[in-house]
Parts: sequence; C-alpha cells; structure tokens
Amino acid sequence: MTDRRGDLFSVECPTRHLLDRIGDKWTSMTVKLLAERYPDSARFSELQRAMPGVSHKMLSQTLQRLTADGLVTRRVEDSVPPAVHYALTALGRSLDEPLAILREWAETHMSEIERHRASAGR
Amino acid sequence: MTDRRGDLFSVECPTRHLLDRIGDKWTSMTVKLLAERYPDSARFSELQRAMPGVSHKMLSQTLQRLTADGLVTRRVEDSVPPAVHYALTALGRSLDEPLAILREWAETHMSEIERHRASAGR
DNA sequence: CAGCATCCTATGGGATACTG
DNA sequence: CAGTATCCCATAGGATGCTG
Repeated sequence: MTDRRGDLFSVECPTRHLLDRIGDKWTSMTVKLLAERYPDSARFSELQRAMPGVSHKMLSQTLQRLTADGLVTRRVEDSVPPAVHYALTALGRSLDEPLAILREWAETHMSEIERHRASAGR
Repeated sequence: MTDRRGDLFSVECPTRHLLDRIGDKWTSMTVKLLAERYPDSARFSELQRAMPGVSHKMLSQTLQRLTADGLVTRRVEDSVPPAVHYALTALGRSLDEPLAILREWAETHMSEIERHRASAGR
C-alpha cells in the first residue's frame, strides 16, 4: 500500500537520492569524462565515441538528466549540422571530487572484491 | 552482437563495477549502518528495524551480496532461535570512507539538485 | 549531428508464504 | 529469528527508425 510505486522515496537518506541519480549505467562515466578529459566542453558525438557501448538513446537521456539536475550545461552552436556542447557546471565539478575518490577506491580494491566473489561461489 | 547480455562488462571501468555493487537500493545504507551505528556487529533484525521500508528478502539479499564480496562477515550464534551477527570487514570499513565523503556531498548538495530538477520541469 | 518515439527484454525489488 | 522460494510489476536500458 502506501504508494505502490514501491519506494517511499528512501524515507530520508540523501545518499539514496544521489545514488539514484549517479548509480545508473552511464552517468558516472559521463561526469568523469567531462571533468577529466573534456574540462572545457564536449560534443555529443565526442562523448559517444569516448563511451564504448553507450547507445544514442542512453547518452541522450543521461545528458538530459544531468542538465535537468544542474550538473551539466547544454549549449547549441547554430551551425549547419548543429553542434551541441556539454560541460560540467560548478555543481557538477564539485560532484566529481567525491566521485574521483570513489574511483580511486574502486581502482584499488575492486579486484579484491572480484576475488572474494569468485571464491565465494558466484 | 558481441554478447547480447547487453553489457560488455563496462569495458574497463572499475567504478562501473563498484556502482553496480553499491548503487542498488539498500547496500549503501547497510554499509553506513554497520560502519557508524553498529561498528561492532548487528543482528539481522536490528538492521531491519534500522532500515525502514526494507523487505526481509531484500535485506537478506543485500547481506548475502556484501558477504560474498568480502565486505561483511556473517557469524551464526548457535542459540535456540539462532542469532546471526553481521559486521564490516576491513575492506568494508575502507569502503565506508569514500562513501562517507559521498554522503557528505549528498547532504550538502542534493537540495540544490532537487531545486534544479523542479525548475527544469522534471 | 543531435534528438525523439517506439518496441521489447532483462532485471530490481516488493509481497507473501513456507522452513529450520 | 533468519532464510528461501514464488509471484508479479515497474523500471532500465538496448535496437531501430524518423525528424530537422
């Protein structure tokens, strides 16, 4: 009951909300690329090429979400085939800091987790 | 092509793997509780009471995963109604550090994101 | 080039009920 | 008390095709 959309909005925890935003398949990679590799700005197709496996639709959706959340700006260059430039906002850049720390932890420890999983059977 | 299970295993990025592990609905909260509120250990039902909205099944599943990943230990006390104690491993505690930083960011900035979303019209 | 709409499948996760 | 199994729905996300 309560709501049926099976959530309750995490009751309180802001971290849950954050993970709902960045825990999806492509968001963290997008933020990382915009922070590290394209600190100025990147075009849609640049990002797409930099993210092997992303579908057109998902990149589009990810960027829209980031833009709506105020983490990314979208600038349309009025050329003949239109060029769209995406860049992190200040808020987006500030988010990259904790994410970078998480990345570092992941790079250091994920292999250990994988080993555990393997020996724990599945 | 390639694989059909639509993944490619994120190609390289350890952060994707990590977010696949901790980005789900209950994992980060569980780690937080075991780190901050139950630094010694917690019983299943304690955790359940501390996590409003979690279903029996999901908590069970979450703990199994954490245990398999080597982030949590599971100790069965051989009493008449069996008591099971969960605690973070050293690896689990080390993961809580970057998570704590993420939590702090979330507490500081999530309201800003919510505002953006609201004014961006969902 | 960038974006939208449609379709379809796989998965996450809740409810419920049964077991030691 | 803790765990497992079943059922069922909502969502994520991939593929494809059309538009300016």
